[in-house]
Amino acid sequence: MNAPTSVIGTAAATEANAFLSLANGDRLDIEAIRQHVPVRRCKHAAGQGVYHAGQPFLALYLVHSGSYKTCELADDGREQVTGFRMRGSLMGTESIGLKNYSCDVIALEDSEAWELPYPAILRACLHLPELQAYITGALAAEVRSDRSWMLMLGTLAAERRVAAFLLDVAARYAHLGYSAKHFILRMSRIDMASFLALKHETVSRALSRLHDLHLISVQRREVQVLDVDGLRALAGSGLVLN
Amino acid sequence: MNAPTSVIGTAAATEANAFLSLANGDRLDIEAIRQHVPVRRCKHAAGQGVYHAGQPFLALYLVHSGSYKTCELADDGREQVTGFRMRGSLMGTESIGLKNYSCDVIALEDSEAWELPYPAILRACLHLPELQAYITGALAAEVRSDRSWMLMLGTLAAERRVAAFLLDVAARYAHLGYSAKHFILRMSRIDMASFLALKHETVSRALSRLHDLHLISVQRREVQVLDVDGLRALAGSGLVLN
DNA sequence: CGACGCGTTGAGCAGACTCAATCACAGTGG
DNA sequence: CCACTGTGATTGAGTCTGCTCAACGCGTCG
Repeated sequence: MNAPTSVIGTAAATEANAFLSLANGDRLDIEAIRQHVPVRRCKHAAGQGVYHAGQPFLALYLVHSGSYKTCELADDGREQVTGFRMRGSLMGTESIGLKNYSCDVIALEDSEAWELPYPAILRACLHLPELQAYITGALAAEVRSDRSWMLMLGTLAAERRVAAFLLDVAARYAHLGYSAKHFILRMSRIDMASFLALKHETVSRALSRLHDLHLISVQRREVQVLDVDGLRALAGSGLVLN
Repeated sequence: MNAPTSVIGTAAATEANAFLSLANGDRLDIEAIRQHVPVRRCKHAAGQGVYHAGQPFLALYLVHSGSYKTCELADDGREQVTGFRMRGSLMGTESIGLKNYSCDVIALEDSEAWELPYPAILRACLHLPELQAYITGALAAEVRSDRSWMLMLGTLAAERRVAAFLLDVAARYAHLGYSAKHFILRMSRIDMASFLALKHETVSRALSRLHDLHLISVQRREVQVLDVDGLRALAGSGLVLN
């Protein structure tokens, strides 16, 4: 009924069922879970928070459409974007075992996430052993992904970091069935810079440089990948997906 | 019979039972697990590997004594220390859901880890629901810890990173019952530098600087914390423990 | 004892940051 | 409809932190 499929990575198979996508490519259909867990669909406007650090931990959230960022923040006001989430990603798992959420999640655009109350999930795990395995696996994959970004941040110069980031975004779009060669970045330069541990001016310059090298074409948030191999050579290939 | 308790943080309550220490301070006694899981005690010489990326994922390892580092490595040879493990830490969880381990674990000194075969753990989870919860909680805590280091790496200058690192080490020693004011760093400057995304010369200079500021006293690997509050002020306080 | 690994320190350099100006675009209101 | 405004992105100039290269000291182990 809505969203005529636009050229480049917009709203996503909007009315298809959501799924839980695992690192190894497995997808756990949410319908099985829905039998045990009451799901509430939550819409978020761009900039709106899903949950904030300190709020009581009550539910996990499955991204259905749009995109989100997760932010870590320190007492003294320092702030860091630690990840970007797209359709199929389960948010809130990092707070399992705590009374309160440990980080912030904010919508980058108008988005929708499905709220899965945690107590109900725990009960459902008793009936659905694969759900328990799924959550454990998702957490492990998150650790691996974070560590592979730590490797990237610790070993690559600014320009290479940006290249690696673009390849990651491209791979994620491809995984969702969108073009890996032509897409719109959903986050601001500031968010990108924070995630990459750089300043936004540096990210901007790096993108311009990659453009000048004919590896990509970039205009504001629209990116076209012109030379994947060139990008890979810069980024040092390997990167674990979410 | 062995290890006369030395001045500063050596071998640890060597013959006491191991335990699984959780983020919230909970400790799960390993005796309960031992009834279901065959435990093999593995000694590792300094520099020896526990497991390597690519090897089949067969077991988790619980640090009993000594210390280990976890290393992420890229195809092109880039390498990054992603964490240091001490008594009570469960290693290998990041590889859950994979056929092969995703990273390397290497002993920093002569150490011992207890091998817990993963299939047996999975079976034990059916009898011990708190074990399942424990593993999930440990994974979530790992994610939070990694993210809090990402925050640190993304927002603090070299000297502040080193201060934050020392405070973390101190807190971990304190948590194990050792002195938080006087301890021996078990890792080389190179490993510290890799973890902190710096060069070893920079770490060395930072330590010397903290020494000159009378915040610490340092001679090679021996560290005394002289001014905790001063260090905290530099590091910006907050840091999530493992 | 000599060799090697590890740690410290110095000098010079460069990549990323800071500060600042300009441009592009979306949204608002006259 | 278009001027006005605010946010986000780009680009430039100059600075500084952390890196590179190199020398040297200390301690350990063969």
